[in-house]
Amino acid sequence: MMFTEKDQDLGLSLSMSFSEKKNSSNPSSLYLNLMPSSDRSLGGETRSFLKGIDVNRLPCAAEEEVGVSSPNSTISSISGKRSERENDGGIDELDIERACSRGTSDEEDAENARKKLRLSKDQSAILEESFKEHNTLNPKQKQALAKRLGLRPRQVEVWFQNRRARTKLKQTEVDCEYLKRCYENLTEENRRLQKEVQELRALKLSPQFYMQMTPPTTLTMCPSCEHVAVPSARTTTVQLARPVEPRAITFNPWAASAVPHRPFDTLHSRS
DNA sequence: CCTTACCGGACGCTTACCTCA
DNA sequence: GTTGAGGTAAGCGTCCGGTAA
Repeated sequence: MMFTEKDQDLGLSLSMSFSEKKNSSNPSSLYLNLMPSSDRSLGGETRSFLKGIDVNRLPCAAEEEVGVSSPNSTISSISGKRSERENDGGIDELDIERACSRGTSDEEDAENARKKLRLSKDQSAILEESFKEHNTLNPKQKQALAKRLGLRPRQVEVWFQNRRARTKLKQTEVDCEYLKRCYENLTEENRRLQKEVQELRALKLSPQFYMQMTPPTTLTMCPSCEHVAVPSARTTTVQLARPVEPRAITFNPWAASAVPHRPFDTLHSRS
């Protein structure tokens, strides 16, 4: 949905709801929880003194048209209690005044109402500095910072929100890179081990290998299947409930790591 | 004590604007 | 001068915790 600057100047754009807007509540399946836990225990002593004021418009104008905010604006659900709170919180008239006359004339502001604000280097530096100290702001800090920077508290708030998002994005990228390296290392390790297994298997098949081994003196070959029989007491796998005759097993020193143990019964049942 | 409604803050997603190559 | 990509301020919807009735 597009609006011309004229439409926006008339204050129409922000009272429209975008029905085609996707539901953004779907949590990311790859959420890594990389951000410090947000401080939700902040007190509400100076709760949103600009509540209901459309920050994309001049605060002065917003004061005048306090009932015509966007559907999402909480001013639409204002209650008596709420009004009290706003009074208690004390809307800083001076701040609003400052915001109204910040650097430009009213006419210029009206023209640039929808122009995108570009923060100055100094402002950015101060915000960065502040972000390093706390990546979230309580209302008092927000207020103070806004005052210091000559911005509206909402702008400070938005900057912090976007800054947190950037941090998270960056951190996610770093973590992705790390996981990628881990994956590559593990793949390489796996390749190496597979190769080693192959070499050991090849070695096992060579006659010299058996020459070096002590002969299994207690083993007997099963005549039917050519498997080597061992006394049941010497094996770990023959823990059957009923006593069994010595059965034939495949004597494979590597079998333990290559294939799971099977009861002798199953081994012999194929004959 | 429990429930409910309301509010504010935070976040994710998105848009719109600006800058620069 | 035009254009596309990237950066970023800001809007909107939603969730969640705190609080008062």
